Amino acid sequence: MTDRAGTFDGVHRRNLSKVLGLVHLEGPRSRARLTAATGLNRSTVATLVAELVEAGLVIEQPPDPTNRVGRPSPVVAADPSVLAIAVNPEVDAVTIAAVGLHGAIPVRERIEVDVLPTPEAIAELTAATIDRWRAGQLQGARIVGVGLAVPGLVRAADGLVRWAPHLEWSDAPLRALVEAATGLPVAVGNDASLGAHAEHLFGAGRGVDDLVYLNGGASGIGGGLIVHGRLVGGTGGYAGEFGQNRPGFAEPGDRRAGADGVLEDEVSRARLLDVVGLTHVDEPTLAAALAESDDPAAADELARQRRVLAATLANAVNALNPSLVVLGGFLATVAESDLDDLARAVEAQTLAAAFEGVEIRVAALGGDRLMIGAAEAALAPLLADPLAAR
Amino acid sequence: MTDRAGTFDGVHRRNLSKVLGLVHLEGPRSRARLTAATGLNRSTVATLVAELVEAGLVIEQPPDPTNRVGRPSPVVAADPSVLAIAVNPEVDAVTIAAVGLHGAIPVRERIEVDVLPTPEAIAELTAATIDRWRAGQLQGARIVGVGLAVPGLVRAADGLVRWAPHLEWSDAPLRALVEAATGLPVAVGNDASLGAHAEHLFGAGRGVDDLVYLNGGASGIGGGLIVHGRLVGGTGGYAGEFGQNRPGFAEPGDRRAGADGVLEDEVSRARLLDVVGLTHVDEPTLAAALAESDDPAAADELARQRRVLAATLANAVNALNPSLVVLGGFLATVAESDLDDLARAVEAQTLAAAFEGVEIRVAALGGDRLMIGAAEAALAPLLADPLAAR
DNA sequence: GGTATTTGTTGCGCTTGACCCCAAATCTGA
DNA sequence: TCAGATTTGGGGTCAAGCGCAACAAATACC
Repeated sequence: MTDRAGTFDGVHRRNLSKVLGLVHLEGPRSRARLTAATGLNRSTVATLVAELVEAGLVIEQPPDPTNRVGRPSPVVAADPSVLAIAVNPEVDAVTIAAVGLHGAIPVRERIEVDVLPTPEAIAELTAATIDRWRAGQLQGARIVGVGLAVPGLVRAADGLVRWAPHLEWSDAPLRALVEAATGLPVAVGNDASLGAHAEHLFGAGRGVDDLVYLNGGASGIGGGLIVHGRLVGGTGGYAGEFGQNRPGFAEPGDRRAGADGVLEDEVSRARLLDVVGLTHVDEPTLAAALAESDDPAAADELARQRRVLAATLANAVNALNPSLVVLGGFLATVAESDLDDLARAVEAQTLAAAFEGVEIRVAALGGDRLMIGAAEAALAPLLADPLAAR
Repeated sequence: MTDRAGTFDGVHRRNLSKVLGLVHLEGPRSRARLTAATGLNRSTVATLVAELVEAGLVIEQPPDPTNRVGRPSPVVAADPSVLAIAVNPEVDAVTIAAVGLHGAIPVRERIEVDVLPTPEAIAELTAATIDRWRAGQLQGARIVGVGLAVPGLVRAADGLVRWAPHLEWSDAPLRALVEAATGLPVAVGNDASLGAHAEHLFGAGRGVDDLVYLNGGASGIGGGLIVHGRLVGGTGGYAGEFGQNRPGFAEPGDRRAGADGVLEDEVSRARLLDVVGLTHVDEPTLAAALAESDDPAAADELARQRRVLAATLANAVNALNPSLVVLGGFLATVAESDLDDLARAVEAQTLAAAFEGVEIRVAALGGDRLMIGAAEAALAPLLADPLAAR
């Protein structure tokens, strides 16, 4: 057990991690503000920042012209050349992006594919794209790792994709493949879990320590939990599969559409598309079509899905007493069709006290969510121990 | 912000806490084993232990006669005179016990009451009992705090009992009342949550970092979650109220008994008592009566409750991917009526991967569970910072 | 009874963050 | 325009805590 936690070295590392984490999460900050935020001594922060500059992880900029008394404090920012590569393989396309330690996304490509991508193809595509970028847009960049957001079950221990039904992968050793192809450290995670992480750090769940995130995709419903400010993985890393839950129905009006009763069969994008007679449209188009539709069946189906969603959320709220529920993907459309109604339905099925502090919001990060989440997973080792991963 | 986390003092405190926590949780241990467990240096552990001895929290005993080569190492044990008081108010009785830092329960009393106890009565009863014990059995003891396990919703921030339906309390400032009456630091928690904590630390969930605990009481079903090795409180501290969840029914055979569909209406001790025609018996008697009954209605009701319980557990397993599910109270009776059937029913309603590592067990601590959980809550500040709370 | 092994003990040195004092940079007000 | 106030960085010093190494003690094995 090389758990150097209780030692001096451990303190130093944790402090480095804390400072780097602050500039990463909160953006550029003056040294004075870092001192205040960390509770450390000025001189300590000075040496920590110097060390991070030395390691090429942060840069110090001339002080901002702040209209305040006193000596201006230099601004510490994440070094823009430090990048992680984020990859999101989907059925019809693979999205690859470079995400900076400072949060920006300098390059992003969506590569359409004709056939279902294999894990091997993803590894090769990722490696080729990185090589191309390194020769072009990302010259001089320092790529610290690759993060992949996969629509399927990912074993946390070794980045094995146990089952990705839509990609038709099973037991694919994705992490090993991409590591071999790129020579970089690789993190693999479930897309919805990484989305939850991203919303927690930079989106609608910013600063919230206990939240439930549910995302509605074309294929089904996934989710993620933040408890005590940390993403919940569970034993194998499969936590968050709310789509497979069976919500209970409180009132006769809460009716089933199908036979099975699993959430993602009841609350589904396909049913919404059906009811307005569309196929293959993006989310805003679907939302607009639903909003403009005069067909009572459309409003009815939205209401039905809201109530089933509410039952699931109520179960989660009773069990976890979060302070926030975040809904992404088409669940945002369902929720926004009548946010008050959804909240009331959840409230009706929860203990009063448990619902008290709960807010229901839609996700904030949009299309960058998975890129940010995947990059965050790739950056995690660096942030946890800035000097070890140099 | 007096967050001394990144400082030397913080390291020292954390190390003290780690050592004290080890002898508390794992029992008496040689200094050699403590050094191995903490990863610290021999000399460091020596000074830490000396400091804890000085503070009167641990004692050093002559080495155990171990048949191994080398110099024998003195055994470090929790000081038996350090105690916490645990209190569990119920409808018909109040249980009070003194629980040692070393885990033993030197005194325990169950005080029957004729009328529903009020919060004020609990405070006075607790203070009077402590005084009596201090003059008698607990002479020379050092009582570091009081922990109360309450069958109701407890606001974590201030120990306010928001709602305890069976005691008919609402918004009772229990922590303040007991603190005023005893002059001791007081912790208040939900009984089921504290039970989950106890099972996690000393019972069926020992060493398991992710578990779901459900307890069936006379009045309803409560629960608690351990995630990342920590008890989940949620924002307000109300997490774990699985009894109010509405499980979904997967098959036509999974049928409702009542109208509402809340778990604790469907899966209830009263229904089990009904079916064997008993009232007011203890758990072993009920379990025996159910096992011996020839009435097919009894087996049927047990099977029905198992399936509803399975649906709830399946939802929890999908969402949290725990490695263990612990069932206490009459839920243990329901589960043990056919543990395999329960496990199969859960498996049928979960994702294969999420269920993979899941084990279902019954609780292990029996009647001491709530006393241990409440005492643990009272001891928490001492364990977290051994020298601050002297 | 000698040797190997394990562990407590002691003293030293290194690392690290706190503290102090001074210098620098800016605002304020006369 | 200039002095005072205010805030912050920088360098030196200090103290605290842990690791390390050498030595001593206690046990088992041969």
